[in-house]
Amino acid sequence: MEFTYSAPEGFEQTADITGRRVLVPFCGRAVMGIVTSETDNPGDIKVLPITMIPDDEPVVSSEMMKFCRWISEYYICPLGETLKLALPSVLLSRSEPLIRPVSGRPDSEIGETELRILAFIEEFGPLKKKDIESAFGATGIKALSLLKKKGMAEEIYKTKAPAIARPRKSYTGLSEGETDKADNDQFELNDEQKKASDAIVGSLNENTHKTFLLHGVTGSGKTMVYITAAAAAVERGGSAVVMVPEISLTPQTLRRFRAKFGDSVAVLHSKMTEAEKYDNWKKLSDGKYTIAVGPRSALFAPMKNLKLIIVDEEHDSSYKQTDPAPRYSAANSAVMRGALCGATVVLGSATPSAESFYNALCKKYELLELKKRFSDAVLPHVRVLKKENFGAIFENASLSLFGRELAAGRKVMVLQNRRGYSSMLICGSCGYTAECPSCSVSLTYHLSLNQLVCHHCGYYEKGRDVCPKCGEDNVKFKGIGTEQVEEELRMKFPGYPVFRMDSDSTRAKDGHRKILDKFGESGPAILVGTRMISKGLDFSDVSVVCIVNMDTELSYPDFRSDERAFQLLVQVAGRAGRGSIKGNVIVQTFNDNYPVIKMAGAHDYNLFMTGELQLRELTGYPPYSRLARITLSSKDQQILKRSADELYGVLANGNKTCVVYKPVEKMILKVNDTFRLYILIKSLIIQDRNGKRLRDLISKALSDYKSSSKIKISIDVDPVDLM
DNA sequence: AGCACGCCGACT
DNA sequence: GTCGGCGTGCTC
Repeated sequence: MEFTYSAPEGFEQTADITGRRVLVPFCGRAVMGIVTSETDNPGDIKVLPITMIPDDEPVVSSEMMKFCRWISEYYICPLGETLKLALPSVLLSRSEPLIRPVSGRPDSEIGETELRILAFIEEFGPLKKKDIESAFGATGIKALSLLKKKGMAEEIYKTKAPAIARPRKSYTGLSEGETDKADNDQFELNDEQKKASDAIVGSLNENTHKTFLLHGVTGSGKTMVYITAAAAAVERGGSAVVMVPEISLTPQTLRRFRAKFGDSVAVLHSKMTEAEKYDNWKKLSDGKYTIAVGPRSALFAPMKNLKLIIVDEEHDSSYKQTDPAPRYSAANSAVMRGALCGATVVLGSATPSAESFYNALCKKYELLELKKRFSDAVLPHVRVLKKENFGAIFENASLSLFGRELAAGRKVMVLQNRRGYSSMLICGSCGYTAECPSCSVSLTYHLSLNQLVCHHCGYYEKGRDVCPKCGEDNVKFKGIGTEQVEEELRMKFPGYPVFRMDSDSTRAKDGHRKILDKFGESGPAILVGTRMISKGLDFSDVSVVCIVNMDTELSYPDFRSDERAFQLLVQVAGRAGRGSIKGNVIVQTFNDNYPVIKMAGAHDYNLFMTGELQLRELTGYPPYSRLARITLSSKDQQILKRSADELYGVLANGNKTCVVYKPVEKMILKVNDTFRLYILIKSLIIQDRNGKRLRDLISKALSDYKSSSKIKISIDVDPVDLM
């Protein structure tokens, strides 16, 4: 929220008060805020003066402020929530206030306890509140607030001195400055790569904003183009932001940036401590780092003279923040940050999103293509296997291929996009299945824990051998998870190490790195995992990739389901045959005629996406329309339904351009004892090019409509799924 | 952080 | 029907 305060006494107006930190009185306490704008006309409100301005310069540059404002307006969220992304949290906290007696205080009538407290802080002060509490207990606190009310004691504030981070071995397995010698031998770009990087460098020379879509098949060497472009930006006195979907899954990419740029690379990731975050922020602000590599939050890195933003794997849905607000897409927003500071933006992917491909067709982005794999590697051969052996996890043809390749000293990767052992336990006698008491989902059985676990709220109970309803000893497993695939592979291939990578096995510190290092060092081995194994991994001796069940990827009730399935198949297939050996991909499915599988198997992105866009145009889905979703949630299902209907009425009456859909239940209606409904709003791109009508409708409806306090409302502009 | 407000359960 | 606890919203 934005509130208005007056300048502190004796403050001399300078040009750069906007973006500076200020300590202000707020509801009887001191709160740290950021100046968002200046005004001569505060309106009809009581304006208090700012208590203190701790710094000499802004912590948010005017460029960053503009960018944050854009995010807040576009994604309909308070500016403060967005500014939090741009600053390390220590800058928004203040140290605990110290209490001291007011000099020249009025001589009011006070009780005995108050007198004793006053004498205590006179002698030992200034003191923290908890010092008084430990000496006098709760009565001391009561007496203290009376003293404050009477103007006899006051609080003084100092800003928190941010801790300086100690250097430590980093999460990504590289210490500060450590580089990978093997990647340090200077690569040479092939013709396609050279053409692409020349175009990007050309734009850097122009010094104006431009966006490129770098469409390069898996293993085509996009990272080399990124590095060449980043080097050019740095040579021209600028800096670069390199965004990756998930830092722990791109150790190889990171190593290559470190090899090239050494100590000038700041690596940002979510497991950093607050002190490390501050350290990075400070060094970036001071221009001590010229390259920032990180996930979506890296988009808010306070770069000096930002010239280049790279978004690797731009199609990846983890660029979209789903909770909390702002529910922004870092990939789309990167283009806006680039536009606001005149930087070149490169969106790279083997499987660009429909939106980006459309923007390239419309010439909003310039398309650059890498059609060949680097150093003559060929794209893997994809074989679609119709499932015939219903009782088994793997078809015989899959198993014999694994066996052959392992014997030849190669590695195998197996994708099963569900964790746990079995997604459901069913009693074979009475049909009972265990459901989560707080969510409308069945519990997943985890063998390693012998627990039934809810993947939505974290509820768990002990696994049972007998049915709790009928008492029969006849429990059946339905739905295969990674643990079961792991067990099956251990049984079928004794003597070869089998590793499992999913959010359970990687939860421990450095979990990803440990598993990937072991798999990399192991010679012939098998890695089974959820979709996290499809991202970025680069092992030259993986010759087989197998998707256990492609049908689960195609069954989502969402307009992007085919796009997602295509991306997943191509990305995971891309892990095979990256070196000198030929890669093989096996896709197990019940429906081997499904067009998406065929097109992905043929590596024919253009054919798939051209058809997909025609379908989207016909059905009026993005990129031919804009979508926003308003989600209402409540523990009270009746009030929820009523509120959603009322809000629907306000939205439907308030407009002519947009299509407002009636409230529907989320696919999982109840999570954590909270029911969820959503209202989808759509406007066609030809009527609402920049989405302003859509956002205006929502903003107006939400300010007109006052919901019950039992209802939570959240807004998602450009939602990634409709489930 | 601390107070106002409204909803819901308990009790006369 | 009224009292009061508690959860939630609001504060410049």
